[in-house]
Amino acid sequence: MENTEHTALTGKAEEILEVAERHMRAGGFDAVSFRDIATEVGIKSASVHYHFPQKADLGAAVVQRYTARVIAAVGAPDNSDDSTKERISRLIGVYRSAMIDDGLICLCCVLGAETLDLPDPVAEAVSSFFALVLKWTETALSAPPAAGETTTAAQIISSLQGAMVLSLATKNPQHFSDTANGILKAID
Amino acid sequence: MENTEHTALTGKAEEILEVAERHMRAGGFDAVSFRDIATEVGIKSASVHYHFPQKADLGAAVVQRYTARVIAAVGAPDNSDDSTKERISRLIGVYRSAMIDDGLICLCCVLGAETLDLPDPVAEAVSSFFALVLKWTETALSAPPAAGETTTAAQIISSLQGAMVLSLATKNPQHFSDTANGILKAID
DNA sequence: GTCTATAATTTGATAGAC
DNA sequence: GTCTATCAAATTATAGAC
Repeated sequence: MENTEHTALTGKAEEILEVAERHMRAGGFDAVSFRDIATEVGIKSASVHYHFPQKADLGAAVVQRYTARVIAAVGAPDNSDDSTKERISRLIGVYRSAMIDDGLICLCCVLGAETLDLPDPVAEAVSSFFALVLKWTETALSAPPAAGETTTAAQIISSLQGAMVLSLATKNPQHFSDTANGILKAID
Repeated sequence: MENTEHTALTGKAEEILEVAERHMRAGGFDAVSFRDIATEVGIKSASVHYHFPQKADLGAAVVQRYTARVIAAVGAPDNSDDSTKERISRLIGVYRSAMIDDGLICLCCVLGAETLDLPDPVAEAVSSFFALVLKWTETALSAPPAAGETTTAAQIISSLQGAMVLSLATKNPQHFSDTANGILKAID
């Protein structure tokens, strides 16, 4: 059986998606080119087109792969073994380690900010990502429901996404920590 | 005296900046081209280069102009005539009307998300924007200081920036309203 | 300030051989 | 599945006339 870690590269298609994601998270959809990807992967740009005919296909695949990885990383939102606070801490941890380990912010934050210029299939994939993450967070907040819970899923996701942008742009990770602490403080 | 409204266009340079900002807010730094701007303004691309030799010059100028306009729009953060809540409401209102009127999110949110791929002068201008807005918000929160105030400037700015991305990507402005309400609820 | 003209490079994409 | 070869279009940028 192959390595099932998220760093596993079982084929060229997977390598392409990994390289494309890194560039998209750094500079947006237009920051990736077929030639750059091909060079990094060690093939030619025509071969990248074989796996993903149009750039929109590549973009949508990158987002879908990213979505599955994030959802897997945050785990079950309704496991009664952990408290609401533990679940939200896990969500925060996923984003924190992404920033620290890769030095990159959320893919769908970068792409979501340029939604108006995205090919439809990519914009739809980004929208689906947020719908899933919002649903996860709603469930995490409500099972079991905390006593005087007033924080909403939208508030938590908004805070985390914005905090990544703020920390990246000002080169100050403290803003992320500060925001994360505020989220946890408001729970329970 | 010329019209001093933010819609005033006193010269070609100003027109160029206005068109460039609109495109950058929709799709990021790479979404603007000298040719597209020139066509919209009614001149040729070489003439755009006369006003802004390099694309980095254009980008930095767009961000600086945007920064000045936002700071002017939110007004004084330390006017004792209004409460902390009124000042933060004004900040929220600036972003809300930008989304509703123009259908665009904050320029520095879009550019901040792609900081790693931005020319240095542009990245620095974006960083300065956030530094100024954070300072404004800190002042707005502390003069006069509310009794049990625990919300920080970073939390407020993060929430607002992220809420715009979330609302845009999901086409659901309710997420912005929800987040804005949460911010105001946490004050005083 | 704006133009014409053009250079140099990069881009997404395709056809067809192997 | 990858390659060579190629294309048409778009990009930033400059030189020099008006």
